[in-house]
Amino acid sequence: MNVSLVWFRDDLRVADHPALTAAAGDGQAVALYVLDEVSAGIRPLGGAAHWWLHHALVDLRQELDALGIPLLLRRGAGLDMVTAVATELGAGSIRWNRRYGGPERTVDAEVKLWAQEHGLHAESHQANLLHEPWKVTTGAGGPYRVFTPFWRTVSAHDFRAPLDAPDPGHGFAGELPHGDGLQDWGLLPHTPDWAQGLRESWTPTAAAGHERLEGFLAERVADYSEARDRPAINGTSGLSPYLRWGQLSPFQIWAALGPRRRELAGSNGPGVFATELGWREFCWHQLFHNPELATTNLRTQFNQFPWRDPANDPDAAAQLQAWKQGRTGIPLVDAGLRELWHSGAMHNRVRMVVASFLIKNLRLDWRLGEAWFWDTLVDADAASNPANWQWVAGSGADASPYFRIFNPVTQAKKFDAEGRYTTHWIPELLTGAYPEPIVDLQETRREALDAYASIKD
DNA sequence: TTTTGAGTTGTTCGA
DNA sequence: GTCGAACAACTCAAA
Repeated sequence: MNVSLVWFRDDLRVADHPALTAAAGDGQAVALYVLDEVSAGIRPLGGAAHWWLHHALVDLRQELDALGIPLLLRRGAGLDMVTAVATELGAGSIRWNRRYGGPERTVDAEVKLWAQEHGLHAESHQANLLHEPWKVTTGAGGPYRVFTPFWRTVSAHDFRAPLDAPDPGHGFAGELPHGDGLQDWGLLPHTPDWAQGLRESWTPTAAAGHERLEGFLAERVADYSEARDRPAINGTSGLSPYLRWGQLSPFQIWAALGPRRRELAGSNGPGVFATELGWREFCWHQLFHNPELATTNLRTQFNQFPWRDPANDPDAAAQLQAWKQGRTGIPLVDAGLRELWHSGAMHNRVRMVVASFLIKNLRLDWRLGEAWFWDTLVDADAASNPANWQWVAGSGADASPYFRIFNPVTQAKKFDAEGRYTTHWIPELLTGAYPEPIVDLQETRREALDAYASIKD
């Protein structure tokens, strides 16, 4: 009887999991999750991500238990852990769903090489992107750099139907190698326990993700194209963390969206929402072709941009701190950053506003904001987070023109006219104890335009 | 090879 | 209050 080791990564689900389905077909399956924050180039997870991961693993273990498949946990370098467990288990094959970051692909290639050298079958499967990044090129043969033609090409394809979870009865019943205890990983915060807001805001299980998807499709997707811009109402899908951790797959969402998912006419809700899946694909496309996306400007003229430096400029350092803590004196900006700190998420439109404020009004490097989001968001992934920060900065693919500078006061008037969102997160707006703005919006806007003009050519 | 049309999410100013 | 133009050219994708 062949025993297959299924290496789980950012795909913490049992349905539409091609590696798990194939392993069940092989004979007997054992699941392994490796918390790898030490392999070369791998980015350690942020605090909010650790919180979500802990609960997602508890949930995954329950779902696998129902199939009779054991889940082992190991912490360390992916190559060392996977090869050790495969050896101890006497596995005949190792299977996983593909990932697309540079350091991660290096690790996976090393595991595949080790398997070949040791006579094991090793196979990767497509699960987390609708379309493999290397399979789509422009007419000239290169990667797309503009979203619209990218999505026009990709979305014209037919994507496979999502898979059901495998039938029970394919779990490995022999003696298992040892695994770590999840509690011993210390992923949950204590002293202080800052996760109260996360617990109030999220149920980090696959079942909750499916419920959220069903509720969104039944009640809200029709109004999505308008409602998603208003932060005080429940107009967005709220599915991003479930996609981030793979508790939902893009194939499941694509299938559930139904036949109008390719239509954009008349601000069709399913079509507009499908383009958000398209942006996720486009971000991973960018990361695949630019592994340094989180650290390097895609447009190299931005290497000369005159950022203010918190390390040498006390005013800049204080303003960065005020931004993180939601005390800039700009209500929409502060509301967004307080929402982030409380809930581990931020409304999509407000993300653009706070990013524009950091980059353009405070003239602080987009990488500083990207790092804060990486640490505090439950949905930050290695592609979408840096790609979107570069988009706001103007340094990235399909970047917004440099003169497009959000005015957070104007944005609040347009999208939160009654101030419901801002007063929810900033109650002192009503008592008058709220601080003055830390910068003048008009003056810093002009300075940003000058700074952008200075790097032309 | 050259040409052409287009490019997520904005703001301000002046008529 | 409302509307259109200016903002600045450049890069990209495809014909």
